[in-house]
Amino acid sequence: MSRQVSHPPTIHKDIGDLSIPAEIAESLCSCGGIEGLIRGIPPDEVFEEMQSWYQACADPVRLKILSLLVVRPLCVCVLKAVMKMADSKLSYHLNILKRAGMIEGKQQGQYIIYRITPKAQRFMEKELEQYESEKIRDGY
Amino acid sequence: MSRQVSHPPTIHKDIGDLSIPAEIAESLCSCGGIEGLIRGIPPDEVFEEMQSWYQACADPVRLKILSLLVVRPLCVCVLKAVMKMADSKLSYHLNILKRAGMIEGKQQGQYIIYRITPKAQRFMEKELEQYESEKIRDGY
DNA sequence: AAAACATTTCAATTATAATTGAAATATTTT
DNA sequence: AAAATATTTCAATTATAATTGAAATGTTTT
Repeated sequence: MSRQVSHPPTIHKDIGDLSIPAEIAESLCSCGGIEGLIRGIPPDEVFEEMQSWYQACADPVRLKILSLLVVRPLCVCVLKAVMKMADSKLSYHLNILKRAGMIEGKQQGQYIIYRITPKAQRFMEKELEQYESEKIRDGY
Repeated sequence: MSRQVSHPPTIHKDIGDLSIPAEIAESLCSCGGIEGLIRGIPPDEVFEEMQSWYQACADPVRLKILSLLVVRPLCVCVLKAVMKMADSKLSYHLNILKRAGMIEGKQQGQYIIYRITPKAQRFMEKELEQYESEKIRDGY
């Protein structure tokens, strides 16, 4: 598409059987090479655990439910009235939040009242706050 | 399964055409009913925006990449060596992080060096810190 | 105990995301 | 300019998640 501009050749180093740009080589050596990088990050289980949390957050319906429950516990019937969706759909999303440890439901007579867990409460407050501050910064 | 225990009947109130438990009715009235709840939460676009961020985080491969880039920029070839996966797979995940605004790549000669964006940096530091503190609390 | 209500579960479908290997692009080296 | 290297793109497949409507469950009211 655009005219080709030839870059100055990148100086690179060989570490083991790996050739890398000099810029990276420096910081890589100072941390123990590839092995050092691997040692420096959490074990895979941590990422698995994190992903299941974010997975649960990765849906606008569920985020909306959480933001409602941040303020006060609510029964399914009220959530349904706010969310305007089929029972089974709502129930599906509630179940995902529950399995992720973000909400808990307790039966109260014929109703079930859901409340957000302390961990999810902390998380949502932090996150919503950030989105609020972005809103202000961007002038909405 | 377990023996049925009959609950005391739940006192409930009718608000509009909605019947809800007394416990909820109180807090619901004080905030302006269903309409008040709806008014109290951010507009849908906020949840859409949040979901795309968490969606990008909702994968262990991508979280691992981010946690590597939190410490220092890296070229694809080093990431490949650490992640031990096919080029095309790695590239796919890098692209998702890029589209979500979590990383940026700049070509440096024949290499491409990826760095985490300031917003993602802040996010990951906060999140990893929390997982660290959980690790300590749980005694691992 | 039958009817009504709140909620969940299930099975079928539809939609979205991830993986794979091959081909394409860009850059550098020879 | 041909060969080599780094990385991306593409098309096909596979896997996972979301939606839907009907049926089931548990609770309360009549």
